Amino acid sequence: MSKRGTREQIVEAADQLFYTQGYEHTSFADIAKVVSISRGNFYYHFKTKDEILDAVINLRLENTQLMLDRWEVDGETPAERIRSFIHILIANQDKIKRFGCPVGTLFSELAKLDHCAQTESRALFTLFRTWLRQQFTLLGCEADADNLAMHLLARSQGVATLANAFPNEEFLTQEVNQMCAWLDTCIERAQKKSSKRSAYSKSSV
Amino acid sequence: MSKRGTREQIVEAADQLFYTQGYEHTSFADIAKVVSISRGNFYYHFKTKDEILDAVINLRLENTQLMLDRWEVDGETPAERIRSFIHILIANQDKIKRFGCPVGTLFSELAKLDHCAQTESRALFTLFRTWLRQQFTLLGCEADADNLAMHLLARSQGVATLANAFPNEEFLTQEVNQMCAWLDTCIERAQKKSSKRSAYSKSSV
DNA sequence: TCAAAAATAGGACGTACGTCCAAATGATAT
DNA sequence: ATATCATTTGGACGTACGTCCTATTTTTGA
Repeated sequence: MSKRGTREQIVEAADQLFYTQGYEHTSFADIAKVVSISRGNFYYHFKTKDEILDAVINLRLENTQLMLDRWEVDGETPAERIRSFIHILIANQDKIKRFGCPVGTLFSELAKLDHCAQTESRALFTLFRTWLRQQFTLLGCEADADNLAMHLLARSQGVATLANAFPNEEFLTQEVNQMCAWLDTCIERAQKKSSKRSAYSKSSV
Repeated sequence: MSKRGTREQIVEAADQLFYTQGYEHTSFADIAKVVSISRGNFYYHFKTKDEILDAVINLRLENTQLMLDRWEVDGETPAERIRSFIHILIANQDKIKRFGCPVGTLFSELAKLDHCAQTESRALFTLFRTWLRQQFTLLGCEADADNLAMHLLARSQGVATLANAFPNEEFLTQEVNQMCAWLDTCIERAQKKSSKRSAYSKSSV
């Protein structure tokens, strides 16, 4: 192992390049240049380009899971955790305005290439979806937790796409605020429902 | 001119292939095969691949404008016209589930390629945006017509992206219904405001 | 210290692509 | 009928890419 592992460096460089340039448009030479290794060395670590893509997707899955776990620890309430999700748009807005959402744009590209890694790429969406669904369930929206999760995912995707198309506007911030406001209405609805339920069983706190 | 013009056939074939396979992943040979012409003939009509992309974007701009004009004629109220926009998601759902939104995915790809035609590709978004803004203005939402237009555009984009990722679900239909419901609240708000205004000036009808 | 294994370098090979061209064919007008 | 122009053909050219191989260097372990 050299400095931090050549393989890791390759995957991380590929991760960035796939995001900023697209999968197909990124060549072995591009990645090799970033990592400062020969093109041949590449073949020692990865037999095909598809293998790199697999590794990149797995890296993203791991990192995403870590991020979700962190939110789980840091956020005291499910609402706060969902807000963490919404605020990635703010935190990553510079990159999003330049390259869109890494999850959505990768999936779109693979869908057009009819690439076999589509399934794994979709898993990135599913990771967020499942996590959000759980948060909405904890919030008291069991009934349509999955719908709410998909709705929020879709909103984020749309905002990322349009922020990419119109980067020089305050659109992104406005939409984030609207999503937070929407979340608040979800919370209210859930609280009403739960207080109604508890009125039938026990007295509320 | 042969049957319907070779040039037109090329542009239409390229239009479809750019949508279903992506711009970069579509080769001259792919297009030539569809139109049944030699690869050389290509060069007679278009010097470079970029020229074809330009022609394709212009074709899409024309067709989009035609569609908007048709909605303008067919829809009696601005609300009805905006609903026409929302319902493209239903009308084109098969293709959207397989290839995403043609506007959004093309722009995403060109953004990653850092392609000079980004600007023209963005014009497709702008066409919808301006038209929607006008409809919201007619609806009585002058103040934030542009924000509402962008919001609806973003929602559509997000729905298209997620419908592409999860095609085997009734998600798309549900979201379309929600968008229509959201539109209804916009209408209500506009009517309240206008009735309040008319109370100050004249008696209402 | 030295043999075995891991890692790296650099280049070869075939293919596909965008580009370009010269020749052939088809259409048009006098 | 023939000269002129538009259209089409098939292939050449250079480049870039993914893939693959062998030789060399570096690391490892007994």
